[in-house]
Amino acid sequence: MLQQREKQARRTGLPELANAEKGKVVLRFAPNPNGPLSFGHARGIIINGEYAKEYDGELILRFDDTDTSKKPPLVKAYDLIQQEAEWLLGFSPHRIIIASDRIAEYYSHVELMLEGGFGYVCKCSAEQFREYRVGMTDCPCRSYSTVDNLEFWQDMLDGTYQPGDAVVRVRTDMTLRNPALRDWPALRIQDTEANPHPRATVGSKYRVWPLLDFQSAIEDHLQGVTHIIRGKDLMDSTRKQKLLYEHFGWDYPETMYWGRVKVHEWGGFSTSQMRKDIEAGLFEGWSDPRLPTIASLSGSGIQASALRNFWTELGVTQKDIAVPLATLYSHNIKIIDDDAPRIAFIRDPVALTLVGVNESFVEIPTHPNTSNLGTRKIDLQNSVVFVEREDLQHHKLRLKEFGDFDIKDNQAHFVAKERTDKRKIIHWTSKDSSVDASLQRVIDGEICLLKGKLEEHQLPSNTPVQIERIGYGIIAAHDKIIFTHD
RNA sequence: GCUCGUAUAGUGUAGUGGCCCAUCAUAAAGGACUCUCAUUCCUUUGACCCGGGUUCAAAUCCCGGUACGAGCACCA
Repeated sequence: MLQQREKQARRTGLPELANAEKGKVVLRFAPNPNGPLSFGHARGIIINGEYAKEYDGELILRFDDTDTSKKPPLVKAYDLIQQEAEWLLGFSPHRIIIASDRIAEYYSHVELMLEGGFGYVCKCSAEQFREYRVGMTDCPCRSYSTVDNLEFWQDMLDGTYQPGDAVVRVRTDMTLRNPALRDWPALRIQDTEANPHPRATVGSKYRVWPLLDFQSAIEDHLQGVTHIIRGKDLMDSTRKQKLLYEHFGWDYPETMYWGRVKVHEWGGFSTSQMRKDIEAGLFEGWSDPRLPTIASLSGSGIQASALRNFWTELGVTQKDIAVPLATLYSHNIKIIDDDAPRIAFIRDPVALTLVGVNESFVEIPTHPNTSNLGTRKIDLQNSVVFVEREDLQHHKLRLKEFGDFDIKDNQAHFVAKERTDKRKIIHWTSKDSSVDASLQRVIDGEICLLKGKLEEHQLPSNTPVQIERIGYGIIAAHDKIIFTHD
């Protein structure tokens, strides 16, 4: 007992998984493909993915596309989500599951449940059942025989019942303290004639569809999921599913939860709402830079690894949090700055004629801290340079990496190559080495295109750059830069 | 209403009874470096929700408040 404990090092990265054996961990991320991935989804993908990586386990990407009317899937979202998941993770999910391809499996488990007597077909209305639930009294349908239940089940399948007429419930206990757990619904009927499933191979093939708690529970078991990490809004879902697992005699996976996340700058983010707004023409599409989607983030220069660092740093606490985007930006800068070429963009450009300059060009470093990126050559054949109008408040200026100049009547009179005083250092470019270009930036909820002169470059699209004295951005085209952040 | 959960600096986060007058990051302020209002580096400011209890010892355990959030959907 005299031994002194070493000062415990600060834990970094994600906390350990309970009961996890390296190589035998199976995790999953299960979005509804009613739109591409949002910033919030990234947490699910990244946390589960990082654990899969850390434990040499597997990550399943599962499409929970079982609602055809309230949150109908978007056909193109299946592919988009796969691409976005791969981009975020840096690897492809090990398995892809689509719930709507698995209906037969779910049906066979319904039959097991009905035969085992731990499920029943309930023909009460939702309102009626709510009264039973609140009153902690058994619903009359609870006492049907197995034979009856199997017959009613067939009636659900063959169209005898309409949506709302019958559901399959898991028999738990109507006196459970937690009302959410009392004989919870497992499957319901949807009118897939009026609202066919958007996937052509599914369409109107099924009328009876599982609800999340049932579908997810069965699928997790079939896939051998060992750990479920999800939002704490699904805590009661876990409790419901555990009751079902007990009926089947299965072991429930280990679970972890995270709390609600808000971003100061965005507020909440609902895929359904975004979809409405896009369809209403409020936004240009899922990659609109004002939207909190993965498409928007990646399109405006946020790196996947920045998102990974961001979410793993937040970890898996159950606290509801509000985070500023500054934290994400700081991660992004750490990733891109060392390799980001410097480039000049002159807003509100004013042309100045050089006086007293003999050189036909100047060569300046592409990155101030490393020579690996080489130099850029600025042509001066025409002796005309561009500077920002705002900088002309001063009449003694230093053109960065070029020389000191005195400004008079739109002429820049050469003073010296070396610094002669403390005059302001500004970025600039030349007429010969620049093009008319624009800088796309979101300002007060508007997408703005700032016109200006962009230094000539041969950088491919999507290259992260540092726009001198302005901030960071990515190359969108030869004559366009998309602003990322300060 | 019933049920469940969470509460550490401005914002996040570490901490599972003595290493803690509490970690790290970010933000803010100041400074160094720098031919960018960038990067890097240094310094400073700043927190255990409240009240009881257990204990030699509590951010850590217990009880009670309070605040916030979630579930009680034939959504996911």
